[in-house]
Amino acid sequence: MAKDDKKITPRDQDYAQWYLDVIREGDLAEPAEVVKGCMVIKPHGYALWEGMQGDLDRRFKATGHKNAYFPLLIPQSFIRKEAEHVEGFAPELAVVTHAGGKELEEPYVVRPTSETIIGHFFAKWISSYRDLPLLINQWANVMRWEKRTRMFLRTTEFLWQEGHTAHSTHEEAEVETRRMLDIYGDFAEEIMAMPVIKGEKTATERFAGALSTFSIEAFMQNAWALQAGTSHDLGQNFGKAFNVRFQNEQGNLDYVWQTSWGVSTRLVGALIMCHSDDIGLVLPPKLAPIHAVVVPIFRKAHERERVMEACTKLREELVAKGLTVELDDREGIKPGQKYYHWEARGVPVRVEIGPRDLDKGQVALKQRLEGSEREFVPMDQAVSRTLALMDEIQAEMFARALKRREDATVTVDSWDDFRDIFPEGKSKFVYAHWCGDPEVEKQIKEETGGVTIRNIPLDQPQEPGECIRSGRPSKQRVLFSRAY
RNA sequence: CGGGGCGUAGCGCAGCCUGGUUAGCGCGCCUGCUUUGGGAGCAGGAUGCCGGAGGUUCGAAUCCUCUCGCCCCGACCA
Repeated sequence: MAKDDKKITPRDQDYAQWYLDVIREGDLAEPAEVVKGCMVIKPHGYALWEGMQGDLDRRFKATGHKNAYFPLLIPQSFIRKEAEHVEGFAPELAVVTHAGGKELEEPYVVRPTSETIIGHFFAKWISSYRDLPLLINQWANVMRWEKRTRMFLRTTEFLWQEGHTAHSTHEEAEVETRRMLDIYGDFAEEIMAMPVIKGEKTATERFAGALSTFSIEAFMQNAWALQAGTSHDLGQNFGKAFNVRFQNEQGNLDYVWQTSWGVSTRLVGALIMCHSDDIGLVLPPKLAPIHAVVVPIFRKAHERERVMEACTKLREELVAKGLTVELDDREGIKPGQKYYHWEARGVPVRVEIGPRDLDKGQVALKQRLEGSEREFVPMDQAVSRTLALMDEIQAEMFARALKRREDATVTVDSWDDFRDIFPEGKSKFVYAHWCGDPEVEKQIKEETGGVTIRNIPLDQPQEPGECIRSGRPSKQRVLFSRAY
């Protein structure tokens, strides 16, 4: 195939098309075609989600949470019990009105999130302060009839986990809200190699029915932000709506303080847009379903024999060390094509073994990272070097992602400068002062064609200043960006 | 939901305006031989309810109506 026949549109040419190309060539997913706004997650893509699930699940359990499962269908009346919650979700509900050949007396909604039905059961399960805290997590699918969908980032049906906890004091619920935010932040940075900014959402962007909402915001390569995880302090709103009461140590009845928190298959989209390049997917070793691929190279039959023997042996040694390794022994395909095949799928390390290498007692190792060169290592160090590369690549991916973000992060103090950063579709991470008025926030969004406050970063110094738009006093800078 | 674009082979597309034999091209796929250190070559071959349903017509991928879905830009959101 000619060079100009590239299957992946370069990022700087058309970022949205690049994203779709990477998903297709990476064999991650495809549109469901026959079901609006839904997608089929293919094995390679689903493996990424499984990797995320596995690590997060361990972290949840290590902090005392237990998994449970609640029904997919929720009585419509439940959604209505919490005023803001209805208002927030009503437009995007899918409703089941018929079942068993009859019209239902009360329709069910397909869960958009489970606060309400879990609230109902919490009310049954909780009666004493001794029942608290109650720390529940659910791995599930949910459905939100969004106006516009994008693969992984916003599909009608998506997979997620939703944590739901009940506490006897607000303080304890606040600690829980922040603890889970930290877990999300650690996971994103340690496992996904994706730096994030933790902060509190403004009232405008708050979860429907929450007292406060926190998020981790990730930087995508087009300098847009992506909300990658949220944690909500629900106060007593759902406790009151579902009458979840407990008797405290003094014998008085009180409503529980609840939290909820979640991440979704959107993280797969985040992973793609954070790291991948014009060749295709780039995966951090800690999530890569395949850590290394061994590509044999030979011409003659006798070469084939000794090359395959060496490849098989190395593969076995790597597998014994806990890596998942593919040996690409497909016949009739040239090595170059195999390289592209595995690069598009994001395999972190490629091992090449040919007759010349065997003669020299070496193997060739190639990292998936952009700009990396082949390195030749002695055969007896192939395993240790490959293992070491896993850690090196993981760290390098984080470092590069962080650098990309920092290179696109600015502090701005004048409205003119601010506007200049955001011409049509352009973006950066901008730290600027904001007076706290939702009207001003809305005004900024309208005047810039979509720039929003991503969050109020937690680790920002309290530094007084003047609002970028209104000029009124501000306590600290907030993070502005275009966002998915 | 508003604006724009698009559904033709597994993928990417041409053909449609101006209706007319058997619907094409590239890649991929199958067979054989030659190949294999960055997307191999030659020869043969398979694959299409032209997104779906109506209509106009002697005749529809092509014209008309409706519908389903996808993509992009907005408003809504994980």
